[in-house]
Amino acid sequence: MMAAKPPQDDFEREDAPLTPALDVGRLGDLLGFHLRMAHVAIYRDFAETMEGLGLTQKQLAVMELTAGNPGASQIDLANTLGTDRATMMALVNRLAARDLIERRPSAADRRRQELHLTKAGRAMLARARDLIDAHERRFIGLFSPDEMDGLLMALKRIYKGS
Amino acid sequence: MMAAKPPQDDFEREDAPLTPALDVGRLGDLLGFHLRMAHVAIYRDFAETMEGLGLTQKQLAVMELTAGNPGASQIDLANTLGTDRATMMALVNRLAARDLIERRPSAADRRRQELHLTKAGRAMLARARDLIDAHERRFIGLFSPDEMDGLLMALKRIYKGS
DNA sequence: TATTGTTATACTCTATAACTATA
DNA sequence: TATAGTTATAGAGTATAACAATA
Repeated sequence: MMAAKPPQDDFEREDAPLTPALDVGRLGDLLGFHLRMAHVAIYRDFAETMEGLGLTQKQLAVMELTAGNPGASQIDLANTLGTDRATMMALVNRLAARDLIERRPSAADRRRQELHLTKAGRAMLARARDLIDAHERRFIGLFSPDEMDGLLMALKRIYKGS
Repeated sequence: MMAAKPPQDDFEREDAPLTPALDVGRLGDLLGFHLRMAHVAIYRDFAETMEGLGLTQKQLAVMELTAGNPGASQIDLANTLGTDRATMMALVNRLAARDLIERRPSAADRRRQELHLTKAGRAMLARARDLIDAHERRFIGLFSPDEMDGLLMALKRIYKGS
């Protein structure tokens, strides 16, 4: 899917960047800059981890939420993940086209489509969870339990508002 | 440009979500999930803050790096921001089309194009910095100085690797 | 041979607007 | 009138592949 990884038979020189990093100047003072860089680092590792399955962070989030809340609507998912209807529509379309998720018309409210994982979706999720465990450990291992608690608390405060 | 903000003359009901948030289940255990949610929250606020100027986080980062490292090449910027040549090319093209940045052929190495802010670019950056100060304070205000130090340290550790 | 810039291509994500059908 | 889903559209970002000019 993406993979910034070099060919395995090529020379590795991760420790010898050809071009020195520039002075980040004022960027270094911005919380948003460091948050973005950290997010990109984890996003990349996630993408490499999921290369074989072809799942993005957001697609996995949709699958986990559907697994944990069967029958939820697209709007429920959109609200929980902080996106909008149209974006969620596109996301669900891609997963549905791969037969990982399915829409079932609601009997109670015929405007709604209830979302459920397919059998293939549940199998995919199980495989993804195994890969994610290793991915998470690569980052969790950087911190002590107390540091990790503090980090998670801080991140939640940022997106929950206080 | 995007603006999740409702019309100002409309009723506000931020405190009354129509649809309750779903159970995030296993997602709640993932560092990457909370990092993504926090990043999206700040990204949104940044986008609203910059609505008048029409600058994204990444575009601002390119402008700040160019301001602090005049004559840097596109590859220098790409390496520093963790992206690739083609992506940076597209980014610089957009800024150049708006006359905020300009390419000047290098005398020493004629393959290179040195990047410089234009006069309009420097003026834009000055305006952006003022807006960003207020944006940053909205989030910095959520933390004590010690908490903020810990958060920044943790984020750097994630993307610098150790 | 390797690097820089470049173009072409394609997919994901994000967001707005407008439409349909339901409530 | 409001909501859920949908479609169309558009721009930004991301990544790969290939090419020309230059080192």
